[in-house]
Amino acid sequence: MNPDALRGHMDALLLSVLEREPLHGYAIIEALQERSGGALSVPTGTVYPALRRLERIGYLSSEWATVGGRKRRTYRLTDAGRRQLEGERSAWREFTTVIGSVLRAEVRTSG
Amino acid sequence: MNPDALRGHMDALLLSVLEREPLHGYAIIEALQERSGGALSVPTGTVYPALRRLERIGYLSSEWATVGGRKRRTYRLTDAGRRQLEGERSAWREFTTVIGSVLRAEVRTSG
DNA sequence: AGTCTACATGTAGGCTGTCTATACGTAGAC
DNA sequence: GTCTACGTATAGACAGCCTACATGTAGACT
Repeated sequence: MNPDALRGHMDALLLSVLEREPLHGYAIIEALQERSGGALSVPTGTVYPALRRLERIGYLSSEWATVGGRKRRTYRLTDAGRRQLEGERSAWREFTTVIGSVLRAEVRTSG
Repeated sequence: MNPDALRGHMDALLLSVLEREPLHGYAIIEALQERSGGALSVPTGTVYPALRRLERIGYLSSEWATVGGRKRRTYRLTDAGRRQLEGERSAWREFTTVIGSVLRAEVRTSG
């Protein structure tokens, strides 16, 4: 998967995996991999800064926890984040429709 | 439409509108707008550099023409470009499948 | 004791492609 | 003489995803 293709869709992915339950960064990466059938291997250098950005914007909130001697920062959707996810979903639908309409260059038979 | 979302898909769009017939930059912009139902307004500062890049790579070739006193640089798909377009199309299908599978967070009812 | 893997978070800096803004020029309408 | 459509092009800003690296715990295995 071309990394550049993810541009502008990362937020939707992150918000989406956090929709059902709060998760920490590492678990988010695993969830993305699992949900995508192994196709998405998002590096930590992408995920952690993105999560911080989303928290700064106000779509996520986080808190530290210690589980099995390891520290986790667990992120959860805020109300604003939940609304944003809805926006991301409709933006995604529009996006695929628009690009698809250009790419589906049906060969019109003249006549 | 969020500009960042186009990242990594511009090539597919450009190659696609050139599939049926050679076009010059200005006409390409119009074709994108038309095919997308008005949703795509790609600025010249995006299209012209992208076309040059695609020519440099070898997916397009170009030649100058003068029509009605105005100079046009007309681009056409090379054989490599045509093959690349096929690749872009299947990449697009995979992309939408993968992202879609993550975004379609079906709410599984327990049981 | 030492090594390895899985778990877990984080930053610095690079890369690159899209965008904004600007420049230049022709043709035709008004 | 001004405006709009047509037509190409570049410089520099911007932003986000990536690579590479740093740091640390826990548990298994040798």
